Amino acid sequence: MTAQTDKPPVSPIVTRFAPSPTGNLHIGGARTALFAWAFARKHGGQLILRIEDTDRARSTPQSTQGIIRDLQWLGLDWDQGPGPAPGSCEKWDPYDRDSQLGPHAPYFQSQRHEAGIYDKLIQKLLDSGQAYEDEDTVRFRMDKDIAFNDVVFGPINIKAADLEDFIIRKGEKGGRLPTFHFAVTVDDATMGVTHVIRGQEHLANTPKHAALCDALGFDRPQWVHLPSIMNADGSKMSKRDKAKAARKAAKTYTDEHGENAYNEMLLQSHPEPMRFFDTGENRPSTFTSTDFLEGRTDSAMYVSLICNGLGITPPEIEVDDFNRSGYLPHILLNYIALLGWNPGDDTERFDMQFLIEHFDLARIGKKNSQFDRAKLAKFNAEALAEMPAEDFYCILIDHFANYHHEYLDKLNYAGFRTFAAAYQARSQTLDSPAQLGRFFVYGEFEYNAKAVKKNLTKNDGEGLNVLREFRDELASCNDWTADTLHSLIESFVEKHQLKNMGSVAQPLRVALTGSAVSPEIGPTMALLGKEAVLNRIDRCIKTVSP
RNA sequence: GGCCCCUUCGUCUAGUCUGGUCUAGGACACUAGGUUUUCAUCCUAGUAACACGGGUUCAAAUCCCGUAGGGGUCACCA
Repeated sequence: MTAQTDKPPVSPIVTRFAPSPTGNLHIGGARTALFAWAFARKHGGQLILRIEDTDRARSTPQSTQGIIRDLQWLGLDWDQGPGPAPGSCEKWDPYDRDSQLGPHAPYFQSQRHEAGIYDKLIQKLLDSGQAYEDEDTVRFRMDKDIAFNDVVFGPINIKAADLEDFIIRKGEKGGRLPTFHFAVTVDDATMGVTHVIRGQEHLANTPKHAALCDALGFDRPQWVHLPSIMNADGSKMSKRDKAKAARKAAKTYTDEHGENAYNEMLLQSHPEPMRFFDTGENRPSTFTSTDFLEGRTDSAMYVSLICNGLGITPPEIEVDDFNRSGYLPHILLNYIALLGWNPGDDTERFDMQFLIEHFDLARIGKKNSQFDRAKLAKFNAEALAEMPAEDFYCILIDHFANYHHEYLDKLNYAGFRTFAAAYQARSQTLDSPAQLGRFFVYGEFEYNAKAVKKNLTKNDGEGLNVLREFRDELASCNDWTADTLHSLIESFVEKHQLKNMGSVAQPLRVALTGSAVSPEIGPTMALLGKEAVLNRIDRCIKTVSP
């Protein structure tokens, strides 16, 4: 083989992720970032993070911070751009030029505009007659047919008749900033981006970008448009889904308890963490709770207050929602990588190293995909169950410190270890134990009628009798550990010739938890403690006895 | 509505470019059975798809045309 027959040297791959900071990082954005990241990493290229804040009214610094935080949580790193944020980012300012890394800084379009990057090129277009002034804006002439190739969707041809001149520089009310179309084209070209990987909503804009590239004398990049991620009902996943869910719950609550109770509930609700509603809304809200109820606003603040006050979880839409719900970042990534891409064999569970090795743009599909929470949950549950117990304990305690502090307060540290062990195999998310194990922390539960009937009152109170007798055994137990308690039940079963462990365990469960479901009965009693167990049995017998 | 794009089990998908190996494979969900003190886990089995209609061909999930359905876009938002 001679040097001539070798492939010509390919220029290094440069991809970019270019969010506009108008809210938290959306799950679709996360997949776009993941694919851009994986492609760059696979080819030893560069990933640029560029912030497209040409919309002065909607862009917020909090959103930029939130997006960076979410990317970091996911473990996606970039080679050029703002940040990454240091461990404690309270005083860190991503807009600070010194904190931006890379040869093409700044990476904020607002700052690039201030540097005159866009105006210079707009003037060029004006001078050559390819653009013209229209009122106080500048428009680009679209008078040619455009053909381009999309890596995913293939060749696309658009006739000049279907294209219109479009604004490349906004007027006074837009601060005379470049529009997205102009800024994105200029930046991708000047930053040396070889592959523009983005959502398919941009496919229809691409003729504009191609024409602009041609007019400015830039090489056109490879365009890679990704199909959309939809809800289970086929609608597009959006932030509004959270507001919808909250509104539905709030309406039900108001119908049952009245509007005063609704407002009272909001007053009592303390959203946690604060960042839940801290992003994307930099204007003080003038909307009332009634406005939210009646659909005049989708304010994230009300979503947060309602969900917290009513104890419901809105559907996870943004990356931070998945974090909050207790999904593992690499599992989320694994799952969304499968939406529109696959390695070509039956492998579904993989780590990021595998993704990097196998990622291939040619294997990206064209079809929109529906987000299947059940499958994600299964992936997550499996990953949680497979973790070493100590690791699970550590991340669980971390999660609970953030979101369910009361569990740490009521269970002591040793107790929390037992708690974690009891729920490791039963948890779909890190939040699951908080729902499943509420009874450990809150004793004033109601008894499930079906469970009571089946396990206590049936057959003339057979279960209740067992409970009464076994209470005495427990009262005289001096070694209150899971193992001892387990043996105690075993010998009790044998002594009284009962059918099986369940004859004792089930009545106990109902007395201790109000339901027929709990972790193993030994650890459950051990964690509850002798006093609470005896008290709960007494309360149960008193409440349930005919 | 114009333009562009898409269409395999309920869902994510393999297979389509290079027609035969596809009586269409896997995963999640679902159903049944087993294990278990409950739940969960785990094990075993099962149900289930080429949108429709025409072509081309010895042969079509795979190629062509049409129809239907879905998505995107038509902003001084990105």
